[in-house]
Amino acid sequence: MAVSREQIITAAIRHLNAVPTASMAEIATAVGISRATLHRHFTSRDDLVTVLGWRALADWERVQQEAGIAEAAASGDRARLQEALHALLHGEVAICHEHGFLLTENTLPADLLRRSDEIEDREVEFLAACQRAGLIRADLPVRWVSSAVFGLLVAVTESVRRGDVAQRDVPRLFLDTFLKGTS
Amino acid sequence: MAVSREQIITAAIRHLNAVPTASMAEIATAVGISRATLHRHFTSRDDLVTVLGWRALADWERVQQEAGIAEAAASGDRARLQEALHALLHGEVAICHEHGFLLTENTLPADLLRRSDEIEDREVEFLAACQRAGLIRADLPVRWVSSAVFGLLVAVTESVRRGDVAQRDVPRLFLDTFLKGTS
DNA sequence: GTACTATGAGACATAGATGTCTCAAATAAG
DNA sequence: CTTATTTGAGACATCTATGTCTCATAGTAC
Repeated sequence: MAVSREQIITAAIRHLNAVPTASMAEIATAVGISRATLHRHFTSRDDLVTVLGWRALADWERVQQEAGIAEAAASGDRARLQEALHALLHGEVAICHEHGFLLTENTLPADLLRRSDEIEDREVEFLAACQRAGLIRADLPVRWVSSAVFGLLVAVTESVRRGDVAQRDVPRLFLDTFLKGTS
Repeated sequence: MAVSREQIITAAIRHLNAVPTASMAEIATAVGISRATLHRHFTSRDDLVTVLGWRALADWERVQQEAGIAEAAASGDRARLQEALHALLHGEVAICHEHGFLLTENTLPADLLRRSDEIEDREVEFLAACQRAGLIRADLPVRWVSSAVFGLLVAVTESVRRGDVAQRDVPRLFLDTFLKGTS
């Protein structure tokens, strides 16, 4: 009856997204293991949540790297920036449903929060490069643009959760709304 | 040393937005009263949160009414719809910082949730009328549009909390991004 | 088959939050 | 000033969640 650590993490993420305040007992039930076993994998609830937080950051960073945002920003090449922007936004849509519960966690360690800021700063730098290249309007504060991405990712997560939109339409709607608006 | 119920509500909202999981003891301290006094005003934490929830819905509904969205939708008049849309979005920006903590509450009563859906449906109907009038693109699912409003309001709340944007710029940025996008 | 490892169930102790209540002190009202 | 009301502090009981641990059972490896 061995459940791998990876399976535990996956099920925990799913459950915590549905019930961000879930107890270890509840998470264990959702995973299909006993609470004692869950505790054998993670020393505490804080430990579990921290592990999931680092997982989220790793995913986010991977999306940035696969999109090649640092290289595109360094190149300043418009076509390259456009390609990287699309890849970035598509990648973020693909992972955004996994990390919503972390927004309400009060106990994330300082080094994790620091790391999160660093990764976000990278994205902000990239968005600024997109502004310079004319891909994104330069009259919007770049950090507002970053927040708008985040907000629309929240909208994506919510819409999918409620079944308002089909999963396959999500990337298009997200990009379209972000880039062109609703009017 | 009398603190009014309204002052308690205001301070509780502020604190819960900063710390959604705050205990009654913590909220009482934030308000500047004893926990016993807080309990004299609200029979339980659930009672307090429910009262705040109904407050949020009342605010939301008031914004809708002051914007005249039902009348504008019934009229079908484009100019009227446009005016109501702007009033609605401005109104929602003005109140959005107050209600974020409710997103993570697991114990809201069914009738409150039902009421919330009704108020949201009203807004969705209005947005659909805006689509018919050509104010909002008809190629986007109307419920996605509603989610996008919500997501950008989350972005507003977050940007203001972090000091990324000036409070006075917020309505413009929000409307601009929602209507015209970022490119 | 045996030996080893992992697991679940349950017990235990602790901490924190909750709701209730009492009583002395503070405040408000007349 | 006196009287009435409100408040804060603290005690109490209860509950839930947490982390730790034991032991019998189940599962795995050889």
